[in-house]
Amino acid sequence: MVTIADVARHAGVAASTVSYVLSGKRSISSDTRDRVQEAVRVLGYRPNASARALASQRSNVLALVIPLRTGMHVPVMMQFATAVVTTARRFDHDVLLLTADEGREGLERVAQSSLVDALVVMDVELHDERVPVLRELSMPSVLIGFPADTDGLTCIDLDFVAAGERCVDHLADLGHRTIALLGTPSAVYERQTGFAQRTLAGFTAAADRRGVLGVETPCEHTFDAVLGTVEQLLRDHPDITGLVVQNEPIIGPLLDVLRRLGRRVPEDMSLMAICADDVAERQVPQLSSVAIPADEIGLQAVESLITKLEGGQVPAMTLLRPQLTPRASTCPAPARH
Amino acid sequence: MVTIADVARHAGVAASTVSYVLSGKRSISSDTRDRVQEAVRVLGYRPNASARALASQRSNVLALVIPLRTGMHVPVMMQFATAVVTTARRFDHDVLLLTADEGREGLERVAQSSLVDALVVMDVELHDERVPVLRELSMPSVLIGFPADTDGLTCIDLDFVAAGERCVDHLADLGHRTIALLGTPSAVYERQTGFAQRTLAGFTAAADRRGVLGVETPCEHTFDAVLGTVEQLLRDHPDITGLVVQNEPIIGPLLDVLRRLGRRVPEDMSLMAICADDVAERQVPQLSSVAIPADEIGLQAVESLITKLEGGQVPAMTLLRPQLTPRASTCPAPARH
DNA sequence: TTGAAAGCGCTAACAT
DNA sequence: ATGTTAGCGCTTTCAA
Repeated sequence: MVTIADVARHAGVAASTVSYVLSGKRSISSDTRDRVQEAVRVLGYRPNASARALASQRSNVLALVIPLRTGMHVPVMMQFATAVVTTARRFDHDVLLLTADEGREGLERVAQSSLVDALVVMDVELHDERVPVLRELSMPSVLIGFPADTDGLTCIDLDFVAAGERCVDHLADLGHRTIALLGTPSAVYERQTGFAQRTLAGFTAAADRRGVLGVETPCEHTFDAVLGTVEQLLRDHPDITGLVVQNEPIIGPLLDVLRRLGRRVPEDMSLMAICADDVAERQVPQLSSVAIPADEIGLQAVESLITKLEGGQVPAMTLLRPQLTPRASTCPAPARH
Repeated sequence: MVTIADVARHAGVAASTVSYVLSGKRSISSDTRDRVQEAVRVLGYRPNASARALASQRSNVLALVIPLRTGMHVPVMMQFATAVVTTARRFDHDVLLLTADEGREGLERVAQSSLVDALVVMDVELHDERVPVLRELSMPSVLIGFPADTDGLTCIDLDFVAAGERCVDHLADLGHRTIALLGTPSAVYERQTGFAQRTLAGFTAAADRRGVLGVETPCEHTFDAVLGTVEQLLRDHPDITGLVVQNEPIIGPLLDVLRRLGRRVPEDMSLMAICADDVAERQVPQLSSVAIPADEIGLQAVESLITKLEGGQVPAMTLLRPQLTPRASTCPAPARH
């Protein structure tokens, strides 16, 4: 193994000088810098991460806590994770992967052992057992999602209330008077995961405000569940002409079910999705949608964390404005009988 | 921060004794052990990961390199990742997440800086630029997938050749004489990712052996691509009564397309999938399938790595036997006209 | 069965 | 502008 002492010897300088050349934390004559950099190159020197972390009290590693639970949509999570890793690397940090089932103990372990410098926690529930741990940890963290009590936390997420509202407004603008929200599996609501509830709140509020009838129902991921749920919905509310779906994996089956039931999209039934843009664009017809900007959220989460690590201030709450893209799946409501 | 010295003082022993109690590397009187453990508990001591890594030359961290490329099926990757993290934790290791686009340099960085002790590399291509790096690294690694030259490597994967064969055998046993393989997007073949080619090899070999006509085609992920591909296939080979699909995201659209084209599954068209069991079971009808045992592969990969780290021997090549489960989507071939 | 002490490779205060 | 040196917190040899 090549150490900093080897480099120092090769360049004819002190080890500290090598360190300073590498960190740029003090000015170095260009002659010295060149010799050191040449030595680094020739010897193939890489600073030892543990030694550096021990001496500097910084591991340059962020923890990413990802959920592995029922009802979560995997591709969106991967998009988050990718954005987090990519952004972390831009700031010369690495990412340690924790699964949510490590729970409180997992957070305490990586934080208290100084394995990581900061934490990104995904899929936060309204009453999340990990939130008190994060408060006590005295280590920077960013939550993706909002718990009930956000005191002392930094949270970032799509503004799902606004997302729900915008879907309703879009459909109401098109003249739809009865619309339904086809939501996540009931387990997600029961877990009190904020995003599902917040979308529902926005949906309901906007329906009230616009004077349209808004009904909502959870929906499981199987084809039969989709079929049963939609049939039930149309039986209870035959006037439904607009559907909002916040449940990525059922989008395909849902289109299929509507076809089977003889409802053309969009002529008989306008359909909006809250999902990643590429998913919306891949469907036939392409779906009008509110995008889930996983890349942007992951990026902002890491940027906030880095700012905090450098002693800077970041907004406690960041709600990203939803972006609605009308596509082929929504059109003016059919004339009423 | 609580250090080992604090614990030693509290317990009235030397720091080294605390270390030995924690590691179990030498025998300790039960009296001493109790006092130390009590002190650890009372003070809430956690060993500092960097200090431990620096002194012991072991970070207890594994790198997991995941692909982020076109044509990869995300849920399967997440299943791998989850299995790797879960298994790593069982052996008291953590997992650092690297994206494949860090390439050679990324591997060298984490290995040469001693950030990690070993590497799990997913989605290996036949001629992968990272393979020579792994050979030179003198750090244990396990590849998930097989490159062309496996010399000096440890590789593990599903036996996709056998998977392709088993699908053909199952359909041939049912009397099908013309069958098609609906494969991954062409980008995956062009990248020479082993698994797609190996399935194809098994498919072709078994078709020859069984004297059935086996045709194959790649297929992109959009609905239109599926429709176009299947239409073309049926135009070129009207006698096809059996379909094998190795392309998880198109399974839903494919069922839909077959329905549109008036081909009932399984009465007119038997359908087999190479995919995770839960995906096969979620379809209507449930699909006969060869499972991709991501959990098992991830688990074995980590177990091999741990064995290597402890100086043990592991098999260079591990091919997991495919498991075929007949379900509702395959039945005897219709009588020929 | 336990303790003392020498590092592990680096950073950063303190000197010059 | 650069060098000297004292740690960072732990593991492990060497001694007893």
